[in-house]
This record gives sequence, C-alpha cells and structure tokens, in this order.
Amino acid sequence: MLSRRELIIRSAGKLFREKGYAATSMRDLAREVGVEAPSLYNHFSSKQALLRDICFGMADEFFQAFKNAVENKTTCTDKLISAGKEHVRVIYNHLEASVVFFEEWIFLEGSELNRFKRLRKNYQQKFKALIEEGVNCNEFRKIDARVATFTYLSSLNATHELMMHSRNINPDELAEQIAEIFIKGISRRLFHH
Amino acid sequence: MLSRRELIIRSAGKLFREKGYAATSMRDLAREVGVEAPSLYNHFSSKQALLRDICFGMADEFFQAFKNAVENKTTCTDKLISAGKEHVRVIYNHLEASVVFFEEWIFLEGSELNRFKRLRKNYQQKFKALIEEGVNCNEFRKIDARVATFTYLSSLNATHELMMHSRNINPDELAEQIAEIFIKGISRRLFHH
DNA sequence: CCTACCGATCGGTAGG
DNA sequence: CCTACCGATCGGTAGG
Repeated sequence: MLSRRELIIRSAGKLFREKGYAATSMRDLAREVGVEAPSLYNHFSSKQALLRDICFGMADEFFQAFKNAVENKTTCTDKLISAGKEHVRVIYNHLEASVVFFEEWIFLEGSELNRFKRLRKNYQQKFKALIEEGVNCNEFRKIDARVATFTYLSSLNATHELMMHSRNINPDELAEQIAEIFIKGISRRLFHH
Repeated sequence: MLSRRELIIRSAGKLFREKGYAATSMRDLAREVGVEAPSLYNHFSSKQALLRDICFGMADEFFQAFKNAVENKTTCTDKLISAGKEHVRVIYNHLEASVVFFEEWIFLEGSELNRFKRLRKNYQQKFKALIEEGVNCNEFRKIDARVATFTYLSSLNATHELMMHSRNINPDELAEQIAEIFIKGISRRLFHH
C-alpha cells in the first residue's frame, strides 16, 4: 500500500518527467492524485519541496547502490562494471524519478541547488577515482580520467531512454554491454571473458 | 553585425538553456534583448516559434556536419571518428542552442514535435548504420548496434557540459578521446595509431 | 480534505 | 518600437 505522501511524490515524478518541473502545475498534480490542489499542501509545504524530495531521494539511491557495488570487488575493472550495473538498476527501478534527477534538478533553489551539485560531483568523483586507480596500477591505459568518467556515466545515464521505450529490456544485460565497450576501450590488453 | 532577429534567437537560446523553455518568460527575453515584451512579436509570432527555429536550426547543423564528416572517408572507423568530431564541433560552436536542442525540444507542440522526433531518429540512424556496416564487414565485433549507438552519441552529447565549464577546451581533442575509447571498445583488434 | 480566494505573472493583442 | 491592457493560470493561504 502506497501512503498518500508516497502517491503524491510518485505522481509528481511522473509529471515532472513528462512536462518538466516548471510546466507542471500543482493543479495538474492534484488531478493526477485525485484531490483538489490545496489539499496537496497538507503533505508538502511547496512544489519546491516535492522536487527536493525526489532529487535527494534519488541521490541516496545512487550512493547506496555504488557502495553495494564495489564491496567484495578487487580490480578496478570489476568495480567499474559492478558500479555501472547497479547504477543502471537504480534507473530501471525509478524510471520517472531518475529523469527528474538528471534533468529537473536545475529548478532546485538556493542552498539546495548547491548541495545537490556537490552530491552530484561527489558521485562522479567516485567513478573518476576508480578510473584513476586503474590507470595508476596499469589496469587501464593512459587516458584522461575526467573525459573517461563523463563518457562512461553519460552512456549509463542514457539507458533511461532505452528502458523507457521498452520496459521488458534487461537492465543488467544493457549495463553489461555498455561496460564491456567502455572497459575494452580503456584497457591496456584485449579483454577476455 | 547581428540582425535584431538573430539577437533575439541567441538571447532565447541563452535563456532557454539557463532556465528552461517553460520557465523563461517573454518579459525575461525582452529584458535580455533590451526592448519591451510586445516588441518581440514584430520578429517572431510566438514563444513557440522561437523554440522551433532553434531546434530545427540545430538539426540542420548536425545533418550538414555529418554529411561533411563522412565524405572522402572509407572505413567505418574513420567515418565514425570524423562524424564524432564534427558532432562535437557543432556543439562547441552553438553551446547554448545545442542544449536547447538536447533538452528543451520536448516543449515543441503538435506536428512539430513529431517532425522533430523523426529528424532525431533519422540522425541516430545514420550513426547506427555505420556501426552495423562495421559489424558486417568485420571491422567491429558482434555488438548490439542500438546500444552502441546510444553509448557513442550520449558520450558525444555530454561534451557540452565539459565545454560549458571550460571554454578553452579543444573540441577536436575531446571528440578524439571519446572516439578512441568507443572505437577501441567495439573493435575486433587492438587499435594502432 | 474542501471551497473560496489572493496577488503575481503569464503569452499575447490593440492601437498607434 | 511603445503603452495599455486582456483573460487565463500560477503557487499558495484562510478558514472550516
């Protein structure tokens, strides 16, 4: 059973993804939920608070997923593959909210915007550190870690478009294909399975 | 010298990127241009018409760039590298408008939205065809061309974020690094320069 | 959770 | 290119 609060936040995620944060009115959201607009304010103090909950909730998911991904893994290659898989699985499990996380966070206001940017940078940094470590220990060739991080993460993030159009896609296989291209692309040797 | 029309469209591109289409008002745009809001309607029939011009103008740029990129190239590898470079150069030359092209096209209305989606699909298809051809002639290994296309294009598109933050980046080098990772990642053999 | 309503702002038009 | 202005819609509040 979904609590009312949970229902509102999911509906907001759906609408923010479909029409964008700015173009979604509280009346649109109320209609989707099945109440009158002012009733929403019994659960959330503002439209901004809804966006905040979605964006930072997703940030938590991604950080948790990364942590689970890298434990019990030894090589940078394995860590990067696993982190990629977990990352895509989070997107798959939250197809609407993840788009809000990727594209609507710019509507966060004031200090929350800065806090969000820091979290995002921090997350990217975790991937970058793995790539740098792999370069240092000769697992990967000498590449620009910043560019490689962007390459990998943007490919992983783009999976939401693929998965949105065909829900019966397997997120694990998808992540594996992307990871294989990327890892092969930065490896010193040919890649054997 | 920029015509008034050109100035308006550039200002619109800047604001649409910064705040999004829906959150940018014609009054915001008028202030940026230095006129009163109603004066804008002497140059454009509506806010929607501005978005239309930016989105389809950028589509033209990308198609033209692709055409230039592949002529006089023989292998799929060379074509993909060259197309990647030209793609990134278009982004570099139109840093604001390209973000509108990537993220604000969802606010296109009615038949224009469908026309835009078709163009976009068509452009992706050109990359996909190169990858499929490369697989067929054994230049690349047996990969899912759809996934590979998304991987490559999303990495190339992400360069706008990198270039926005440091304008003195070299778009050619950036594209080359991404292309090298990607081509190596899908190649049958090790890649030699 | 609702009805009634607020001040602000929106895209756009009329008329000059 | 401007001033004056339109009807519609916005996020949110008061009060019950």
